[in-house]
Formats: sequence, C-alpha cells, structure tokens
Amino acid sequence: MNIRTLCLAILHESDATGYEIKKLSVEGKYRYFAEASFGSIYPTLARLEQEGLVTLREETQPGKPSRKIYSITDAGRRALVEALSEPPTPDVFRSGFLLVALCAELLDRATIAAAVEGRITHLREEIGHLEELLRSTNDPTTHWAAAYGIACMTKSHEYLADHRHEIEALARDDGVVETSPPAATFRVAAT
Amino acid sequence: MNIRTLCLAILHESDATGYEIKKLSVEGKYRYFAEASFGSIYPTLARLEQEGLVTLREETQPGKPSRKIYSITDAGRRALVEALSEPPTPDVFRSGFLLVALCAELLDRATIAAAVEGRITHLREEIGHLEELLRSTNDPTTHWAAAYGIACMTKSHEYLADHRHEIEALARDDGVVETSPPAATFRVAAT
DNA sequence: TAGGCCATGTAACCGGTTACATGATTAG
DNA sequence: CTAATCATGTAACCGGTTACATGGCCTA
Repeated sequence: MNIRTLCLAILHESDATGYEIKKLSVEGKYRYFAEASFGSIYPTLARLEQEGLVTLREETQPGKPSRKIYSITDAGRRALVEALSEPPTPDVFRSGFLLVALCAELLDRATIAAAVEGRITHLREEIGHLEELLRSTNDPTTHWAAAYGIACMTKSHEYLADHRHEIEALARDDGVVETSPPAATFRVAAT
Repeated sequence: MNIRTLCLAILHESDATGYEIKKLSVEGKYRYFAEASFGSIYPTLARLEQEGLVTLREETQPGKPSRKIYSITDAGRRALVEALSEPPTPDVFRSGFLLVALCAELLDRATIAAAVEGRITHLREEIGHLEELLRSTNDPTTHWAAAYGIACMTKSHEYLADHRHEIEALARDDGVVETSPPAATFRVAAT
C-alpha cells in the first residue's frame, strides 16, 4: 500500500491536514496500511492536488501556523476505487520477534523473555486500541475491521501466554548455574 | 529486519549460496522476516565476506554455473547475537485486504468477495506450508514458531469464513440492477 | 524553562526493487 | 521448442525515512 492510496482513503472518510493524516497513519485506525512520515505525506498531498484528486483550503488561525485542509474530489474518489479494485497485494507480516524465537538456542533466557514480554505488551496495547475504536465508532466497516483485528490478536496473545515457557526453555543454557542458589542461603541464615 | 541479519540467521542454520538464501527468504521458513531479491542479497553477501562475518568456498560444477557457498564465522555468529539481542522492532502487519474492507461502501460486492476469497486462499496456503514445515522438521525452535503461526492464521481464517457475509453485505449497492435480466431473454427467444 | 504539541516543508540519504546481462541444463 | 531452474552479478531507479529549518502556544 503506497502513501498515495492511504491519503485518498483517509480523505475519503473526512477532510484532514497533512499533520492529521500522519497521526492517523501512525497511531490511528489507518496504521495497518502504511506508516507514513511528513517527508512522504506532504509531497504526496501536493502531487495529489496538482492532479486534481484533492482540493485544499487554507485556514489561517491567529497565533498558530496556518493549516491546509485537504478534501477529496470526485476524480480522487474514482482513483481510490480504481486502486482498491485491483486484487490487493497479499498481506504482509514481518516479525522481529519470530526471528528471535527461531534463533533461541543462540540467545540467553533473559533476552528471549524480554522479547516475549515486549510482544505480549504490544499485543495487549493493540487490542486495547482496537476495543476503544470499537466503542467509539458507528461506522460498520470500521467496526468489522476492528473486530477482526481483535479476534486475531487475542488468539495470538493467548497462544503466546500459554506457550512462552516452551520457547524460553530453548534458550542457550549457560545460565543454568543461576538456578542452584549461591551462597545467599547461608547469608540469610547468618543475618 | 534487514537483509544483513536475515543472511546471518540463514547461514547460522546451514551453509548456503545466494540463490538458496533468496529461495528461503521468499518461499521458505524465513519469509516472515524480510523479502529479499538478488539485487540485495548478492551485494550484502559480498560485504559480509569483506567484513569477515562469512567465508565462501567456490564450487565449480561442470555444465553449471559455479556456486559460491557461504558459511558463517564466529565473528558472524557474534554479530548475529548482537543484532538479535537488542529489543526487536515491533511486528509489522500490513494489509491490503483490510483497506478494501474499510472502504467497502465504495466498492461493489464482487470486488469485496474477490478480496475475501483471495485472503482466505492465501491463509489456507500459508497454513498448509507451515503444517508441512512442522511435519518435516525436528528443530524445536522451528516447531514452536510454526505452531504459533498456524494457531494465529487458523483463527484468522476461521473468523473470516464466519464473518465474510457481514463485510460483503456492506458493499455499495448499485449492482442490484443486474439481478433483473436484461433484453437478452427476448433475444434468446428470437434465435 | 524545558519539552511537547501544532503545523508545514525541503534535502540528503539509503535500503531495497526492477530490469538488464549471461548462459547451460532439464522438464514439459 | 519453450519455459523453468540453476546461478551470479550490475546499474538505474524509487519510495520512503531522517534530519534539518522555523516558530508560536501550552503544560509540567
């Protein structure tokens, strides 16, 4: 998914500034399509305007930088439909965590546990966001997409919680020494 | 995940040529980390060799182009561990399908149904590949990763199959005209 | 008063893809 | 006889990120 289509899709839902589009594509409900930065959004918006796919009105607000509010045009809506009509590129899943898991024998248990922990936290946050989205929207398509995401991520979270001990047990085992309590036992008795 | 780490991870498992690495990263079990092309793999391998992280032996086989078989070195293994030890970048999920779903009101039912169909087929294939991988490997980390993938994708598949009618029902409804047969009925009678 | 938020934009850079170049072998 | 597979590599290109430039307002 390129920035172009992303911008059109967002503007199809409602008018927005470049700044708002960036927020939506990083934190908002459009973050599953392409992660855009200012350096890509602003030039894209400018090109879209040249091509007549969007229009803009400038709003000068006293004491604040003026904002350019973009709106999609009919031509833009047509271009969006065209882009969405060709078979979507297969969904992409790229996991840094999974590579850590695959190389578990190379790493110590703490590193793996940290990676698992990070992934679990991330999933929990993501599910939280989607549940919030579900509560706050009336749009049926958003509702459907959010529910789908929640179902998948909940399963992922559940599986990880249930099976994390297995992958953690496969760590490079040179930390075994730590399982047998050191002199501490005696020290406790001594204090 | 960059091509560099990907190459090291693959070579950590076994020696390979650039050609083989490409296959593994596109079709094989390493396809969830980075999709690499020849244009990125060959230069990466050359650089890795210069840096002493891998070594290569050349094998001239009669009637076939000679192959350069790469092996990871101790330094390479250390570099890999280092790369894997820093907290993994959060998993990325990018869905062309989900954007189609979000924009369902813009599209006709057939387009959405095709997108759903494509996604279901893709999930089924993916699950099939992972099940095959599960059967054919003894490596416990591969086993764990494959089982995790199967669990997530099965849930995704199941949810889609159960709820596809909902999103398909949200399509732009101007295709209804097509349900009433056109003049063709008369033409058939005339012939 | 430091840092974060709003708001827009440019320029350098970079990781990666696409297309090209080459060529023998084998399967359909 | 064509297409795919094996096998390596280069050069042009491109989409996108990072860093830079600017600046006022608001909150901790």
